[in-house]
Amino acid sequence: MEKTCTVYKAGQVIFHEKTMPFGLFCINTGKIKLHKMGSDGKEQIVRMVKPGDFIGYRALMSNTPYSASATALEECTVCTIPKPAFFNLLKENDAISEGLMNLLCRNLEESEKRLTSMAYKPVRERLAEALLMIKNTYDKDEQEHFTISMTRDDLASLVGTAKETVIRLLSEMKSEGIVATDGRKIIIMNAPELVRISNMYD
Amino acid sequence: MEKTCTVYKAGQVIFHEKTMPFGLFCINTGKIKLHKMGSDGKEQIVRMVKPGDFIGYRALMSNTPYSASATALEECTVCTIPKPAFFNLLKENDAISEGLMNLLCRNLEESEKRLTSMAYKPVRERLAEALLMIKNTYDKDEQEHFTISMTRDDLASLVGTAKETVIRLLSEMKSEGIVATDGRKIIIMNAPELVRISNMYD
DNA sequence: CGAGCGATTGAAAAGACTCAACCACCGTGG
DNA sequence: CCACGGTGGTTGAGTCTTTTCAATCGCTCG
Repeated sequence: MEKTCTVYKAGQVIFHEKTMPFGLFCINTGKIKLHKMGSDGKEQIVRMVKPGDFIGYRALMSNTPYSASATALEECTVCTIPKPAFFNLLKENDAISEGLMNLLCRNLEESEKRLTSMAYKPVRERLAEALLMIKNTYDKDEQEHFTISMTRDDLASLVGTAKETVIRLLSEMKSEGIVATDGRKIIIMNAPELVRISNMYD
Repeated sequence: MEKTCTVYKAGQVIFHEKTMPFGLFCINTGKIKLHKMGSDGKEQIVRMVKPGDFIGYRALMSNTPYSASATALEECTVCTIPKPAFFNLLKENDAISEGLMNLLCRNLEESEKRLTSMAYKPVRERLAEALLMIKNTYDKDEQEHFTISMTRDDLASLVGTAKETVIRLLSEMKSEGIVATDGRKIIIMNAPELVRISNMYD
């Protein structure tokens, strides 16, 4: 099967919103953000991508331009499967097409869930949610000891708020012992409390 | 092919959030809202459904509980395809599974688009967007002359705001000649202006 | 006619945003 | 080796949008 592996450095763009797709990407290592540009120039992170995830399949399957850009948050190795190879795979392998269908379903569910969070939850709850979401981009065995090192700006555009608000709420949470910070790094000290704040059990 | 048609009256529930799916629904006539309950008791309309649309397929395919409820906004006739029949169809008919895949893709794209609107657009723009979204649930030939007759509450939970805010913004738009109202009914007088306000061209 | 529901309006309060200044860190080039 | 510029983080103050609460109105239905 033809495929190529590429290394992207932090900040590099894997694909651009509104361009036509030419292949499917599978993340081997590193984390990536999928983000859209709002009309007012503000960026919104639509989804976080972790090793093992596929990206670019939606545009590919519906043969429409990418609806979001993908940018590496850290050094990433990414596998590219060219469009024709992807469609062959899809045609010949029922398991794969079923898997993709499931992936789509999960993404849709996740997206609709976030939609309701965005609509009604105050920023503090959404921030808690976002921190947990980031936690989930780490492997099970890493999840106890890891530090988040996104910029405050990225965090803000994941939460859907202003950078300053993120900073204020983070320092509030710091004083409550829920998180700790060290420069840009954020360490989650009390995940259960975050769950409680985020009201995720609803 | 086994299928049954049911008539639902306005306000009747077709399926409930968090219950397991037992079939696929296809809307023949009438409009339906897909909505989720937030933890604070506020409702969020996730998607508007019009004749010709399918609903319930996501839960069915991923074999998970419905992530939203479906409620008739007016009298509706809905076709039900039982789960086994649906899977047979899926297995035997590639066109159908491809069609569903496309549907999923469109829904996902739409949902992510709304996510960014929700995150950054002020209420007025989102209201304009919502009115246009509702307009699109009408047939082409109806779109010139139609009236929206959702409750203000429903409209608010589509926009993701409080009922009072919707009312205030509507009367603002009324004074600008963009919409007209007659009791609960809303008539769009100047769709292009709504497009402009909603910044949809971004 | 009274109850109840939805629409409307007003006023006060709260949450978040913007703007602006300032700090801390880091790499570069003189 | 150090001053300089840039990037990203932090803090404060003022403002504005939006929410919330409360009261009123109009209509329909039993």
